[in-house]
Formats: sequence, structure tokens, C-alpha cells
Amino acid sequence: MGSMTIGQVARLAGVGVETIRFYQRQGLIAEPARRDSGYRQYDPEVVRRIRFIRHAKELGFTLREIKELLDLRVEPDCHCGDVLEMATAKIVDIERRIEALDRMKQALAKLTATCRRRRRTAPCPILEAIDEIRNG
Amino acid sequence: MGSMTIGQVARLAGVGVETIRFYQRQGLIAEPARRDSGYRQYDPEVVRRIRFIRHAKELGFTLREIKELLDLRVEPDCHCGDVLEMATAKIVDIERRIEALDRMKQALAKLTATCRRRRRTAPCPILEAIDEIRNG
DNA sequence: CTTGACTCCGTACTACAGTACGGGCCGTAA
DNA sequence: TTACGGCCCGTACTGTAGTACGGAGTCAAG
Repeated sequence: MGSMTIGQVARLAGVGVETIRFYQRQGLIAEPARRDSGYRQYDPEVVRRIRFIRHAKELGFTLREIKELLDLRVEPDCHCGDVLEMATAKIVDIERRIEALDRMKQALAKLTATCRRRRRTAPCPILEAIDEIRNG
Repeated sequence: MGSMTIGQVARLAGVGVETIRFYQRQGLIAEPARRDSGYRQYDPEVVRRIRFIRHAKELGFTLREIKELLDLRVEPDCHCGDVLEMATAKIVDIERRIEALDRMKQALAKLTATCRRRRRTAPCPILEAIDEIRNG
């Protein structure tokens, strides 16, 4: 019973079948056992692993980084320091991205406000103003 | 005097020569005048246009959207409404991205904090916890 | 036992935004 | 005049993360 097809795993993990094959090729998921027919036989555990990948992606990690994370995980004693380092770097990265997005938002908000207030004859301030925006 | 080579434009605009050719192919920049030799002759105005593209990119617009923006700009009377609509949609989009990044950051921050506090024998909480994170 | 859904494989294709390549012409300074 | 850097062109390649395709074999229900 403890064995699932790729389609079952895909449905449970919330990804497509092709995505699983792709993750396999990328080394994010181990090559599973096979039936005589060649059909992949998955341990239900792999569902957790794919969800891990999904969530890590949502956390802003790339597949490459996720692979590193998963590889660390496999090592005998988990090198928490390495994980911590990656996570901390990722936080800094995320903060920078938030700041940049916030600047974008402020700039656009100001522009749309001006735009809504403008007189019929005035030029569109958004197009005029994008030139002025500096990032950082 | 009023005419520059592609290399000069590239330097002033802060992009590569190939990027300018690429923008040309994508219709973001008009095909410029040419010398007899075939060399592109740019009006310095194009530097502003490329900077516009760069800044719009920084504002989170894709090249496709930037093209629309630039095309709107060309139309006789600027349809500010359309621009406003795009900008407003972009603000909503940016807000969503900020929220997602903020959730990521909170999650990672909590994890690294736990990680730093953990006892030698405890499992690495980051790897353990990524499974638990839900995104909105 | 047949039908239809599922799975196999490798390859090719998608979008995005460039970046690189190679062979050949052009422009300018020494 | 020659050397060197700049520019021409089309095409191909990069990386990221998948998605699609097509022909063949397989599984399970009716």
C-alpha cells in the first residue's frame, strides 16, 4: 500500500506530473523505485518533500537553493549554521526587495494621485514623471 | 552634433549595446536614422527613452507593459485613463508582492530566531518548519 | 477483452530579458 | 596606411521553471 503513482503524488502535492519529472531531472527528488512496467513507485514521503519545495519557493528560494537545503538536510548531522546563513542572507535579500517595491509603490501612488487631480490640459504626469524616479 | 552612436547611447543610458538592439527588435525604440555606412545615428532623446524603460522596469513593469506605456504616449492626446488603470493595477500587484515577501520574511525571521536559540540536540527548526508555512 | 485514463521516454517548446558569437565593414589616430 | 576599437548583421545561446508533444506501453473498470 505504501506506494503511489506519479499522478497521485502530483495531485496530493499540488503540482503537475511533468513538474515531478522535472524535479527528478534536477536532482530535487531521488529516482524512485519502479514497477516491472517501469511505472514510478513513490513513497508517500515524497509528497512532503514536494510541499517543502513549494513552500521554500514561496519563501523566495530558487530551486538551486532548495536543492542545497535538501542536500544539507541529508547530511548526517544537520549543519544548522549553513541553513541559518542561507536564511539570513535570504532575509536581507527579501528586505531589499520589499524596500524597492515600496519605493515603486510610493512613486506610483503619488503619480496616480497627481494624475487624478490634473486639469484636462495638463500632460499625463505618470509618463512625464517616470524619468524622475531614482531607485535607492 | 545632435547625433550619437549606439555605443555612446548605451554608455549614457547605462545599458549594453546589445540591449539597445534588442529593444529595437522588440519595438521599444524606433529604428533610427543611419549613416551611409549603416551605423545607427541616434537622437540624444533616445537616452531619455531608455532611461524611461529602465525606470519603468524598476517600477515593476514588464517590457511588454512598457511598450504599451510608450505606445500610449505616442497617441495624439494622452489617454491618461489607460495609464492610470495600468498604474493602479500595478500598485495592487506591488502590494500583493510586498505582502507575500513580508510573510516570507516573518517566517524566516522566526525560524532563524528559533534556530539561534535551539539546543545542540534539537533538530534544525528551519528545515523542520518550512513544511508548516502557508502563504495566505 | 476492450476502452479510456494513466504512464513511460526523450525532445522540444514557452516566456522573459537579455547576452554572446563570428565574420566582416567602418572610422580615426598615429 | 595600418592598426585597433566600434559597429554591422543574423543567429544562437543563457538561465529559470516548467509545459507540451507524440508514440508506445500499462492498468483497471465494465
